[in-house]
Amino acid sequence: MLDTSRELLASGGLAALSMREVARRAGVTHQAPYHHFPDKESIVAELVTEGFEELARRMALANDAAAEGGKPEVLRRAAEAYLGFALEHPAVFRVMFRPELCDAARFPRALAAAERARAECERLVRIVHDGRFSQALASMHWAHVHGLACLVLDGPLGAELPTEEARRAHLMEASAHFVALVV
Amino acid sequence: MLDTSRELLASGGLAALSMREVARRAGVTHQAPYHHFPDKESIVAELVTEGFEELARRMALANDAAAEGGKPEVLRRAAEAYLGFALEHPAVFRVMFRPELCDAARFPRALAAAERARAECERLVRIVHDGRFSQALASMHWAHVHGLACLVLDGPLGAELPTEEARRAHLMEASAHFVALVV
DNA sequence: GGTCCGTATTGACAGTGTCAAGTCAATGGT
DNA sequence: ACCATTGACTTGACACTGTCAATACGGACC
Repeated sequence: MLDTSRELLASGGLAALSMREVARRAGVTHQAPYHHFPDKESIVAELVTEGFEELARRMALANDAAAEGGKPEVLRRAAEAYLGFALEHPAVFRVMFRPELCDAARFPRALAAAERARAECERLVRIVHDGRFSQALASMHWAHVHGLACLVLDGPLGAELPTEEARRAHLMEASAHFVALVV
Repeated sequence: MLDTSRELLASGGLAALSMREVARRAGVTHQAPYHHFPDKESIVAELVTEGFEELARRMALANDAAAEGGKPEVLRRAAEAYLGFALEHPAVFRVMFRPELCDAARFPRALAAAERARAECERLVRIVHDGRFSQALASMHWAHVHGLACLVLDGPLGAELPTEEARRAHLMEASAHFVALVV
């Protein structure tokens, strides 16, 4: 059922994800899904939660590269992790950053998962800036990758970079400029 | 009518912006708006167009400061322009970067306005990098401000910075870090 | 065997965007 | 002066959505 929801989300965005279509694809009546999820928001929240968990996992892996590769490698891998997730799961990524779709008070798991991703970002800041940390610094780093992801998914870059390969290459090139400035 | 739409958008997001509610507020029947806009998408497209025009205008003003203030001042003002717009018109800003809401082929004016904003970004790159230009460099700069705007509007930063004053301060601090790296 | 519970169904309601016709007043040409 | 046209509006319908309510079935447990 979550898989069906993910497919719908991926195919036609949030507009295409409807309780009734999920039921249709499962071959049951329009009310059946309500016995597994109390409402539509709960489905979205579950997808968001899993999305943040996967994102945090990838970011953690990138940070773990600090031991061997040093600061530039950590930055490169972190960008690759974030942008890779956004490019591979664009629909989920978009929904993850629309908080009105997933009330934090109702779905603490989603918030916790987002917090885990954020913690990885803070870990990166400490690694790259020799233990120094400030919220503004963390914002700068997060904004860099997040902005790139947004621009390529929904901004002007998306229209003129048709293949995923071209997108990935452009993003990594832009990110390399940033990395060169930081280290 | 566009004003009403903007109010609805600002109050409750896209979900609150409905043709029928616009009609209700205008004191007419639910079909009346269709004689001024062929469909809902057209209203959204108009708001998006005006949004990009205003954004481009602000960015142009920031770039014009090159003569007097020099590179750091241009970067500072550009960030202030972009983030200021996002903070003052959050609902419009969000809609501007959801291309599925406003088909570019149907609404060339919206696309042209977005292109104008982009041109200002490219102008900034040339100013700051001594005439050198690459798309990757432009993406890096745009991603910086855009990412900050997204994070404070819909990301983790938004929840813990309640007042607009606090948000603006935090964003300008994060941006200052970036500016220091660039120049 | 009877009871309960999880799953499914049918039927309804309000709200949405939108199509199709019809009303009505002002306008402009002959 | 008359008539046609046009533009703004209305009424009424349709399909679609999320969701509530009541009902039915089938297996698990006492």
